Amino acid sequence: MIAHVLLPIPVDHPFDFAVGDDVAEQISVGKSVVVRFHGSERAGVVLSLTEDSNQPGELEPVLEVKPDPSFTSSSLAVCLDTAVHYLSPAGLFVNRLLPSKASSHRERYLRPVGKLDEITANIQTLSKRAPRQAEVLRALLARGDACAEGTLKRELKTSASVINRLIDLALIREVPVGPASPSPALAERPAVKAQGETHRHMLLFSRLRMDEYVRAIKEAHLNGESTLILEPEILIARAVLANLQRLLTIPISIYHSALPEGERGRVWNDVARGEARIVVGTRSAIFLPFSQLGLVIVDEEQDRSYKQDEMIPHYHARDMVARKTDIQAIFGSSAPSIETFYRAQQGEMALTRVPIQQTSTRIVDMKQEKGPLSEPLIDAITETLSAGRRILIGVNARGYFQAVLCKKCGQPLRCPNCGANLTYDVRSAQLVCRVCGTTQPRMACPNCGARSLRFVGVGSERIEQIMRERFPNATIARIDRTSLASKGALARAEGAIDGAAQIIVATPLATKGPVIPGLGLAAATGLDAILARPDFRAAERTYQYLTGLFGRLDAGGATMIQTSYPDHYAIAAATNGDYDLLYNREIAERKAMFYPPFSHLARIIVPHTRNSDRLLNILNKCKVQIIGPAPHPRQRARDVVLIKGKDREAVREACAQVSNDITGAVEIDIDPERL
DNA sequence: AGCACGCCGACT
DNA sequence: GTCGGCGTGCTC
Repeated sequence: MIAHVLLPIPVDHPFDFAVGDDVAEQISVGKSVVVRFHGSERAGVVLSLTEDSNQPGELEPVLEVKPDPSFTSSSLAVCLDTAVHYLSPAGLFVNRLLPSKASSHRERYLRPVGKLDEITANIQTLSKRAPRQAEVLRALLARGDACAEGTLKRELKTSASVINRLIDLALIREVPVGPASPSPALAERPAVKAQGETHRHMLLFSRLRMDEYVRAIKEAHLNGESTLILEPEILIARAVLANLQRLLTIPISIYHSALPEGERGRVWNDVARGEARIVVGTRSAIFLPFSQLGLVIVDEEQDRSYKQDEMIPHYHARDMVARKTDIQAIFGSSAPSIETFYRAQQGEMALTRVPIQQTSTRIVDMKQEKGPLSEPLIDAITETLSAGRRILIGVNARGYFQAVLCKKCGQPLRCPNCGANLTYDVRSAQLVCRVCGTTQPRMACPNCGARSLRFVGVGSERIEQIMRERFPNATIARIDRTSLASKGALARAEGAIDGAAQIIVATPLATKGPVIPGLGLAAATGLDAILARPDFRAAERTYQYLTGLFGRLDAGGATMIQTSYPDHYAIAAATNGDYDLLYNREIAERKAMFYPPFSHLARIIVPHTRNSDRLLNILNKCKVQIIGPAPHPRQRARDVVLIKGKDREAVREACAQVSNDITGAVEIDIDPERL
């Protein structure tokens, strides 16, 4: 027998290996295997098994079939289809998605021991000498069902030692949670809305969506089907998990790329075995090997985090769900993407729309102000603090200063290594390149030789510093990408959102998500950078940014915007909750300019101008419109070409031609979310 | 992705 | 004369 194995290299085709009698028992399609390749041992995924090989000569043997996690043949097929569409090499696509190992440690589910009166008596006894234990017991009793250890720890902010002590005392015990399958009678019941239902997909255009999600999850669960809930960010996924655990008594798992490898593998296996039936996750959870998936919820469907474009494999999780027309899907948003709303308008999916009430917004014209924080904003913060409420300040980027200009000639200082514009880090007093990561001391302007610099564009760290100076007695927290880097940082960020901070300075990562308790002021400070972005979606992004930021307000909060474009229609639309104003302008422009939803796009980046000619020769033979080539905005010696086609196949075909005919580092981003 | 092979510039 | 740069090509 021959195994055709996809190896973790940027190659589309599989490599053949001989299956010996020692491994023939365990091997099957989708399994992870170890082979000798290029002199060293590598893990790969079995694509197919055949009797013979076209490969001449002796084949290397399959050395080992790894224990699970593995792909099911259908989840492998999904990967391969997606790899083809986004032109990502199949080898990298499958190998980077499959967790390499699974830890055996499983979440324990706990329940109190004994009858109701015994438990209440136990709580009484414990409450004096061991209040933490009593608290855990009370929480378990209140749930009336088995509860995950992790959930208990998170909600009560308690440690394993308290729980272990209760187990030792035999006051609580671990209970097995098998497949949470409903009774066979229910499982065989025909789908509730199978008849007369014209749309399996729906856009839920509403600010409060959780009730509808819970209703749909319960319904799928009663039908014996699993649910996947996608969220754009890890922080939001974790918050939504906690909300769902309060509202449902069914075990829920979480899956995202920041989980430890072994834990990701464990959840993968639980899903494959049908034991994990409700999963909250970020985009990569779309590849989990569900067997009875009945419902997918794509929350905050407009969020561009659903597109993975910085790393291979490239894919767009929301679009993948949109193409799965055989299962029920809910796309939820309080500011839908123009593309999705258009599809709903065209009748391609159902639309449920709940009008969004907007509180009145103070707009500060920054042309009249000096410094990154206006006086009206400072006043509003002072007022909110004295009212005992909390403040969320949205900034558009992390770091200190986003650009460094020469004071004399005005030229931005560029990285000598890659040509990107440099940023300035105050703490190390160094110039930092965000593109290639190099740092260097302050330097003279290479253009005119002047030594004095002007710092422009304000990042989250600079805003945080100004806040500390202006409000020395307030507790202030900053949340940006670095907040996800470690468990400690994540816990601090969540603590800040939950109430530990009076002022939260946040990059777009944390300006969206569920309501923040006690939030009395939400202010946008870095809006101009979003509004002025050279992207046809700039106005849409502005609207979505503001709607997300304002959506975090607790009841009766105030909103504020600092901008140099106070009359922009995207701001007017967002502050009035007038989505139609935005939509009508955008859709007219996109029709006129042949942008999505009227066309499909791809963005191609080639190194050197000499390649651009060849690129244009190839593209000119294809049925696509070409924009560019233009120099790459951040990377030196690179050209960017945008292509537009009337259907996705035409665009994919053109891109496939390019990747076949041009050697060297060509980057192709199909359905780009950033330009 | 790695690693080898191969053809042109500055050095013990 | 070599050492070594990284451009193309292959790996079952």
